[in-house]
This record gives sequence, structure tokens and C-alpha cells, in this order.
Amino acid sequence: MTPDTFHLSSFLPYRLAVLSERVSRRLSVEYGRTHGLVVAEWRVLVHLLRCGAVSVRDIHNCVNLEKPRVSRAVSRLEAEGLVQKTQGEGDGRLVAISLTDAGYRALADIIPAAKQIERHLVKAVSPEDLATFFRVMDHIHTVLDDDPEAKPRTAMDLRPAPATPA
Amino acid sequence: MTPDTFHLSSFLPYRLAVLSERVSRRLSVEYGRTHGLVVAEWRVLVHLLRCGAVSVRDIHNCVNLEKPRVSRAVSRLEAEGLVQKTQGEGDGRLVAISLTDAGYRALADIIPAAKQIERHLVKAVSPEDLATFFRVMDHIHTVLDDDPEAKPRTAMDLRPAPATPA
DNA sequence: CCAAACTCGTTGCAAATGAAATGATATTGA
DNA sequence: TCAATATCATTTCATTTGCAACGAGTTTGG
Repeated sequence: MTPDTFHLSSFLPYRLAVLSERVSRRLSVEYGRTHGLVVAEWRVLVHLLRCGAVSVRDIHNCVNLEKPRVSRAVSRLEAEGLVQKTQGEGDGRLVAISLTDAGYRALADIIPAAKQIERHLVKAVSPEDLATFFRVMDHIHTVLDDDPEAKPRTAMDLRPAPATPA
Repeated sequence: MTPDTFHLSSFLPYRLAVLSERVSRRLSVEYGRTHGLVVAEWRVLVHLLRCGAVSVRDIHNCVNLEKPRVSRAVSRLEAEGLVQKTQGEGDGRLVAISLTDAGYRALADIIPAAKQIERHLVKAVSPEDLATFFRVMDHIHTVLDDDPEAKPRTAMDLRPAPATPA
């Protein structure tokens, strides 16, 4: 009955956690050193580039950050002058958050470097293997989608860019 | 020069982070509900099962947890009666941490469930695709190993169980 | 032999985190 | 109309986190 054999180093959740943390940290070195950002701020900026003026709730729903974390990230970014908050037009509760010119410039600086790091990580991986890699990741998400004990996926993560368009 | 197109949802570091967090959380539901453990405690227990009486430093080096986190996890586990600390024989600084019978029983309970969850996640993935998946993960690690900006891998994570033994 | 340098585990502390509460605004339904 | 309910962003609060400092023990080199 005693489970004599169980290797953390071949256990999928552990492996994912270790790799993810290492990759995230490597990336954060980049935008941390160059612009003093942390991961939450980076995600907010990137989301704003894509979606323009949006609410805290929208960011929360799209980039996998808890609401308070988004709120605080936005505050810091506003203090740094990278985003601006304007009172929502119709709904008085909503806050419209958008990039400032400085925010754009920061992204224009960081994004190429981020892409470069990503490219470097998988440079030597064949397109087929990379497609398989992403497909397996997505499959795991799909399994979790049917698991009532798992946290639901955010809407945005449901439809990642297709690796192999049919 | 403006990077018009950058999708977080297809960005490798982000995808890894989201999946990893979701998988970790699903797993922690298991050992959290059944034994009140958090991830650090789970990792410590599993490592002890494999390596017997070891030091805080050794755990730190093997399961990707900062030293203070290991120290605190061990304290909690000791308070719960799942591990015991004995003064190191030769070196007075070292503490020999080992599982108690209750610790063994807890693992005997959790590990099958953990394996079950892992199996469930990749049940429908072909062995070849799964091997590719792990191979790509390991390749990314290898790239980071050569990157001076990246945090070094722990010794234990260097040699994961081979997916396809030759 | 012993002082300097190192290693071990723990603790202090400041920052980050997330669940829940709060205050403000919108929407609903009677 | 207007109370009851829901939603939004923020704040509160207790906990967790990691870096750095620390005290204790060990090794090294003169």
C-alpha cells in the first residue's frame, strides 16, 4: 500500500510549475530591469494594447489576474504615467483604462525583447513539435474545463491562436 | 515601430503560467481538502518519501522552494505530526527531517489521488505526443541553462525521469 | 591553535497576495 | 417610484512570500 515510487521530477504538475516559474522569471528580468514592471503590470499593458480602453473587470477576465491585483497594478501604472484612468461614459462605476503615449513607448520597447526571448526558447524546436506542445497544453485545459473541482478558464484563454489552422 | 500585434494568449510564458497555475490549483484542492496541505508541504513530504532523512538545504535544492519556505513548511508539518526533526549526527548545524508514520499514511492517501489526477489530464494524449511535450519542456530548460539571466535549475530537475527509455 | 570565512537553519521585515468587506452606482421588479 | 439586488472598483485585513540578516556551528589556512 505504501507508494514506494513517486518522483516529483517526473510529475506533470511539478514540472509545469518549475518550468513556468523559470520562464516567467527570465522574462520579468527583462521588463523589470528596463521598465521596473512586475508581471501583473506587464499583462495589463499588453492587454490594453490589444483592447484599448477597458475596465478593471475586463482586464481581470482576460489576463488571469485577481481583481485586486489588477486594481493595484493599474494604480502603479497610472502613477508611473503608463496608463490613464478616465471615468466611464455611460456607467459611472466603470473605469476606462487606456495606454498613455509613454505606455505605448514602453511596450514598443519591451515587446520585441519579449518576443525575442520567446523565440530563443523554442528556436531549435521543430514546428511540428511546437504545435504538439501547444496542442497538449490546450488538451489539458480542455480536461480541466470538464472538472468541477478546477477553476474555470478565462474567456480569453479559451481560444488561443491556433497553432495549426485547419 | 509600434508592435500592433501581440497576443498574450499565444505567448509561451503566459500560456505556461496560466496552465501551470490551473493544474497546481486543481491538485492542491485534493491535498488541501483531504489533509490541509499547501504546495510547499506536499513537495516536502514527497521528497522525504524518496530521500529519507534529509536537511532543509537538501529539500531546498531538490524541490524548487526557497529555504525559508522549506523551513516554515517543515515546521508546520512537524506541528501536524507528519514529519520529525532530529539533530544531525555529525554536523551540529544539520537537521535530519524524516516522515513519521502519520506522514507515510498521508502520502499513501494522497499519492494515488495525485497520480490519478495526472493520469486523467493526459489520458487522451498519445504516448508520442506526451513524449514530445516533455521533450520540449526539457529543451526550454536547456536553453535557459545557457542563459546567464536565468535562474539555474536545481540539480534534481536536471535529470527528469526519461519519458522514452532507450 | 585560532581567527577568518563559510554553511546551516531560522527569523525579521517589508512587500505581495487573495478573500471578503465596503462604498458607490446600476438594474430589477413589485 | 423606489426598495431590493447586483455589479464595479477599491480597500481592509490576515496570510504568504522572499530577501537579507542573524546566531550557531564548522571548515580552512596560517
